[in-house]
Amino acid sequence: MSHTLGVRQAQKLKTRQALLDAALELLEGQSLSSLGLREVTRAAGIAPTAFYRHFRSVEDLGVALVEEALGSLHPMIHTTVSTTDDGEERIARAIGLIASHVDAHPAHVRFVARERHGGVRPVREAIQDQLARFTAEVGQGLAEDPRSAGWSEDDLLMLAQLYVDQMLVTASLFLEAPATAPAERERVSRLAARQLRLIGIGRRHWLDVDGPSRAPAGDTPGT
Amino acid sequence: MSHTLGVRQAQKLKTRQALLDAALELLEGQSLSSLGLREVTRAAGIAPTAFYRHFRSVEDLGVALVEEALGSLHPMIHTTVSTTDDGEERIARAIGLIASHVDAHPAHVRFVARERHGGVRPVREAIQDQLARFTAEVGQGLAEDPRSAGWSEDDLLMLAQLYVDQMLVTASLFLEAPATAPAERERVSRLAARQLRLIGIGRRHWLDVDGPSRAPAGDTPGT
DNA sequence: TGTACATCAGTGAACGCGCGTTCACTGATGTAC
DNA sequence: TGTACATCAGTGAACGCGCGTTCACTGATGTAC
Repeated sequence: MSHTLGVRQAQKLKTRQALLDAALELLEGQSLSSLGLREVTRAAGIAPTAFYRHFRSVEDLGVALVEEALGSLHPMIHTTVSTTDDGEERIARAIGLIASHVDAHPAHVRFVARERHGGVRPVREAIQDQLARFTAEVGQGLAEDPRSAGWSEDDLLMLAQLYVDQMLVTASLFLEAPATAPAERERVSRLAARQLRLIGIGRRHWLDVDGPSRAPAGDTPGT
Repeated sequence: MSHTLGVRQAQKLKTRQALLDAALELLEGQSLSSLGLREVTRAAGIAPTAFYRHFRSVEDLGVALVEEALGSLHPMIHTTVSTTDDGEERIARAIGLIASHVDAHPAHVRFVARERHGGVRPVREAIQDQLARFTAEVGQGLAEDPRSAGWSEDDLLMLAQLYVDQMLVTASLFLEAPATAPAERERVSRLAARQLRLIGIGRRHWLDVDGPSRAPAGDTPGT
């Protein structure tokens, strides 16, 4: 009566996780569309047929991996965007967060980068969905920033998308700079910082020049 | 004596091109690592074994595709960057060029986007090589621009990389907006234009704030 | 608490299939004289 | 120009192999009484 999960169900979850972990590790060196079902079960230490107790196909497992890789990132996004730091501090913090996330979950990051434009449609779409959510969340965070006064919603989303894409580019660069090469890491950090700085400058002066010709926010009834 | 290519060699090139074309078409819906040799030869209308007369492996064919997709783009890069247009005109022209390139060679663009982080190391590296060359070329173009006076070489390359990444993001967006959806295309164009505009503003004001704290260009002996 | 039955995660044999690669070959193209 | 030989792009049979999927099964866990 004190347990929340039966032994059987707990074991099933454990096996499922073993499949996800095995797949993720195999995916460091190949893409999902060439990953075999037997390959995964072999690495997970179970019989090929048991795979079907957990996923309908490798594609299906891939979609689950997307959730695992990106689902837990939403809180982090909001915290980072809505921090009250000044520009330079915020930049340093954001880049530090990206670097430590890549260090903590390199395989997940690589998986997302690889499958974002990969050959498996449902997985690609699951990633695009998550990234669109990120963009919306960053846009919302930007909207709460007093520096965004006078910005149209469209322009905020434009900037949000720039930030999200920039985040992915930076994560990819960290991925290619192994933890064994701190000098290279530092180079990537400084590059990313300057890019964020330049975008930030563009942001600060956006209304200076663009004021009169901006698209009207218009009427957006209902939220 | 008036021919430049023997009949035999011409036919061989034709077959090779048929293999490249067939592969590229098959790659619209899958990634290179899951593309089979027999699949390609079947689509090209030749016997599987003839494949080896042209490529050592599908990987090898992939590397050839990278050259085909990106090799011819270098002249276009230089022309675009070194145009003497004013800011808005230059932005419109660049976006128009990207859009029409995506329209003219959608499969090539998709291939590059997909394999840039894909599961086939040699292909990935060939793409990174070409992109690094693009970045260097854009950087060189920027250096020739009078507006770059006072910029360190490092900062120019930082900006160049921002532009190259932005170009790829925009190309990807056009790829997802089919030619049958002109409204969506227009949305992408306007989004990309505003992002380039914001980067351009950041560029114009870069030295305003960053002047005193820039990294010294230092001594770069040789070249 | 004990017993009898139901559930179901994981097994292992078996299947048909398409794969990459080898090999000896064919016959048109190229070359030497 | 004609002939004899060399080259080599493309063929087709054959191979061993690992794949995804099916099926009837086992035995531990869960449930009803």
